Amino acid sequence: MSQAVGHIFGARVEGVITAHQGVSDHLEKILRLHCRTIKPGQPIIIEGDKTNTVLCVLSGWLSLSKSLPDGESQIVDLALQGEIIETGGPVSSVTVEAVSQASVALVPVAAWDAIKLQRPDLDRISKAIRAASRSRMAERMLRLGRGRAAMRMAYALLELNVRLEALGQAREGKFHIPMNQRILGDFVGLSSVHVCRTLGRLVSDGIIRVAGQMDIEILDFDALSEIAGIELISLQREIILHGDDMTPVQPCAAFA
Amino acid sequence: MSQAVGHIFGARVEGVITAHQGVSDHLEKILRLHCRTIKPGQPIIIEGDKTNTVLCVLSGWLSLSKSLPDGESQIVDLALQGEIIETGGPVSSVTVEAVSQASVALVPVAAWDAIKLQRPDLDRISKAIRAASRSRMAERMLRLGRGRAAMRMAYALLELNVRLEALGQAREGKFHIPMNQRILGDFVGLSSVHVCRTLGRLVSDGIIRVAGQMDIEILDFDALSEIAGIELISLQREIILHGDDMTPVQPCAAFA
DNA sequence: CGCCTCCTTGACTTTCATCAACGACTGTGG
DNA sequence: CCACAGTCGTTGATGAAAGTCAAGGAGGCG
Repeated sequence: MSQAVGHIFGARVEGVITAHQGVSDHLEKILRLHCRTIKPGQPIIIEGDKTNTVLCVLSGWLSLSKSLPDGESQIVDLALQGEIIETGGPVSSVTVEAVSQASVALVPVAAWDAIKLQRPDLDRISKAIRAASRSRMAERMLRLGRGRAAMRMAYALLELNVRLEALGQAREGKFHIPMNQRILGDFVGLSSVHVCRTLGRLVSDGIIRVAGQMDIEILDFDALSEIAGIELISLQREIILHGDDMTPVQPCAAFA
Repeated sequence: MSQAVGHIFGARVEGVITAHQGVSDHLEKILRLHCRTIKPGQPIIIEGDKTNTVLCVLSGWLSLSKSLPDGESQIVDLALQGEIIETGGPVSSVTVEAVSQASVALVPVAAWDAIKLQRPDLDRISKAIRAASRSRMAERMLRLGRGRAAMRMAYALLELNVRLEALGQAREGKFHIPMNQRILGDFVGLSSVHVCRTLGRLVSDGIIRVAGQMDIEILDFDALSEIAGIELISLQREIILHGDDMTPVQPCAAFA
């Protein structure tokens, strides 16, 4: 965290609002102040914890997950760079943990509210982030309830590609997933063995390419979209930040 | 809709805030003005529609669902009496339709914003409603991804019981579900045939009783909670309205 | 070198969807 | 009043999809 955090948070925040220099510095200062580096697999908030902090993901991936008594767990959403996690109530309903190496600002709600007074825009932004998250969750729920393994996997890959592209972390269908197959299974609702087979089939069908752990390349977007049961364009509209109250979306679109 | 709507909306809204008489009347007036009666199965918003209205459920059940190209659909959440549905962006990511006979206020966002100026409490309330909805979705996602049919069903029944109890529409584990088994299947992510079998097993194990279409009675809460993989108490805390910003929760608890 | 984690593959089992047939119930129109 | 169609729940038979178990191999690291 030696570099400025403003631009990291930027793709979301700076792009959307016209930042007053002084105010921006204040946000920057707060984020820096509460910034922590988290190692892969390290939990930040455990399901059921009392929480009074707001999380801002400055870099890396966080997972929001829930577990059953028998230990099986399901990732409910992934929070990428620039996202804000506000646990809705006094008690968190999910476990938040780092999927990759991540730097996260853990801002006490009091401080967060203070910033919001200076930048009412933050409210609109975090509202848009929540709406996008909700859309993604709905999309994934649909496929958990009604889709087969290939559909879940195809959707997950497309979702990640779209989101990472918006952050400049994917290009021409190539991106990196900092998860092993077991964790990816927790995301798509499959056993690690079946993740392996499902990916294998997509590879041997020439739809994607996979290297190491895990560099993905989408070779055939049309085929993958078809399997996922979604149109790429509508996915972008739905999953990337939007909101009726976020009129100047252009700066965001610049990343698409 | 001949009776006052204030008390209908009340379990949520009135209970939490101390209503100024005049202001309350204004909310009442707006809700009344935009109120519509919806027949079971009738859609209100279709996935992909442009929307600029806020929905307030005055009575009945609404479903928020999504569909795959092949026509299979999944109910992502149910909105009961007193809930507020704000589609996050300019385009709705879900289809909203009536599950039972329902009366719904379709309030244009402009009017809604106007009310909020008079009652800033509404923001906190709708925030709490969204948080509860998100918790429920996470809980259901976990079971869609990782649970077997019995677990999904058991959870659904417990969730509905808890929510309806808070509205005074369930008592001693007895409540009514205004859905047939196909629609219930869309909710829990099972085929209608398997809904039938799963319910049948719960009945023959003496855990629940089912009459007609569909009156439920939960006979053995412990067994059902065990199957659902959840503790009843934590479910109540999680699913019913809460929020750090909703300090005076007592009036809500009065319904529990 | 040896341990550890993770991917891969095969064999087997479980769960659930699907297909199909039947019966109960409801409402309709003759 | 009765035939009729339509919807819905129920049940059995069958098959496909995915989980589980197990073993082997590749790579990374102390």
